[in-house]
Amino acid sequence: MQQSPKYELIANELRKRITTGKYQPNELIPDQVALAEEFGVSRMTIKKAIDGLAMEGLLYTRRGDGTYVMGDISLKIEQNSPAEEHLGLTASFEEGRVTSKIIQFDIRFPSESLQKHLKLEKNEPIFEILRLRLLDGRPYVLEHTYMPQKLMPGLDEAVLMNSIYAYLKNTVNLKLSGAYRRIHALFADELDVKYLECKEGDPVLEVEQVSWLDDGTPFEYSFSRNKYDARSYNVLDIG
Amino acid sequence: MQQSPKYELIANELRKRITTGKYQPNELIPDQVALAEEFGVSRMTIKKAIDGLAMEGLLYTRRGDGTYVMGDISLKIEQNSPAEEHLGLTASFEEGRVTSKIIQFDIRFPSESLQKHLKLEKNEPIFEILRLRLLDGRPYVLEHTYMPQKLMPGLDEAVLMNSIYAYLKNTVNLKLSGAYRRIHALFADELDVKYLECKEGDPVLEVEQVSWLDDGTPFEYSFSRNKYDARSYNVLDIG
DNA sequence: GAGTGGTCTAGACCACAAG
DNA sequence: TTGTGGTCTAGACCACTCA
Repeated sequence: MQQSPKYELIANELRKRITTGKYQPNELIPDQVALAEEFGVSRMTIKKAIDGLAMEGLLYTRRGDGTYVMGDISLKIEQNSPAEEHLGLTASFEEGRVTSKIIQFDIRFPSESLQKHLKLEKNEPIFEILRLRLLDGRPYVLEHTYMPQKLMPGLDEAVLMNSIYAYLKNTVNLKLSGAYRRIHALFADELDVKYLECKEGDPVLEVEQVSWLDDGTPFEYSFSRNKYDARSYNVLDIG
Repeated sequence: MQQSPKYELIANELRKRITTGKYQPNELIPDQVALAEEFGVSRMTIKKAIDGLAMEGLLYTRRGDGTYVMGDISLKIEQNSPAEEHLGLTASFEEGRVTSKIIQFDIRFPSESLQKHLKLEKNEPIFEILRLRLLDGRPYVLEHTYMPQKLMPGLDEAVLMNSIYAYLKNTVNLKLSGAYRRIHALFADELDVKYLECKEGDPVLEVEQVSWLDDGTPFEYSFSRNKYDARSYNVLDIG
């Protein structure tokens, strides 16, 4: 294969046609046979491209009828704040908008709870990191992060100033594959008051997360806490 | 086709083998060629079944290596409260555990905001519903729901006592296809205090949602509010 | 009935992991 | 080098929508 599979290249082209308005919302796009002919591929390859775009919420298909461009979803348009990704904050905003202040950076042995979350023995050290992420210089989210040292022995403060995810991908060459999240509302604690410009008793949105690699190894357990009016967590649920 | 496609039947069988422990966590399952032979189907059909299970987080594949059963994810096991679904509460719990108290059931013209969310003209009436859902008799979630009358002219209080989703599916024969959600933390309001056993100033977890049918028509705009310690919202994010 | 998307096949070649 | 999963094909049949 060239680099990306055909179905992905085709999906990119179709996505462009949708976003540029060549294919209009709630209108039919050409049928799969026609597209297969246009792109010079088999119909199954077109189907796979369309399936991907349907998963993204850009298209929907009706058996016996055709494939339509999804009409705009009001909530999605209103505030397109990105929170689906497990790619970290840095990837969600333009270069330079997100900065980090390291409040704590320690290495220690894991508690029982962390041993369970990260599948570690009690003698395998973890990094404990507390970072305040700032958006355009204003406090945005307070991140408590725990990661096994053995997976990333070279982690240091220079890395923490930027994106941990970029470091994992580019330097350590770890492939991350998934995350499980639990979202709560709770009271601000002392740290939130200190760093997030919260008042005592303010609600806080907390995203608790376990992330793992493509072989199923957990590599991160974290809490991200936001002031109640600073951010929402958005989910698109198809099918 | 019989009823379900082959890949779905095969996925069900594989799921059973995983949950019963016949396939053990972090272990290889038979390769696709072997499975294709066992089930008497082509390899692509096996692949499709495996892809589905990978999306569910039960399997993961490594090119050049094999297909493994996903190891347990700590957060997922700890509290398996169901919140991914847009199928409503009734489907998430056993028969009889969830009951409803109708606090308000009106029909009126939509506000500008609702016109936008539900893609309605100002002269197209909506149902406005306020329901308290109880779990085992205890207040659980307060649901503010807005739905276009034209899509479900026969909606009445008897339906609201049970599941709106079951009514849409079985009686009106509408197929729901997706939802977009925004999750916030905020202060309890007067209604929360009155119905959810909240104190004033307590944090509340709110799920704001727009749902639509398979033709892209929005059919529901809702807020669901939970007391901060009553529930979390869980998300599995693969790939 | 005509035309659409959904499924499925039998085979092929490629990319990749591991010995 | 061997064996795995990922992609892709050319064609077939089916289920469904709509006129």
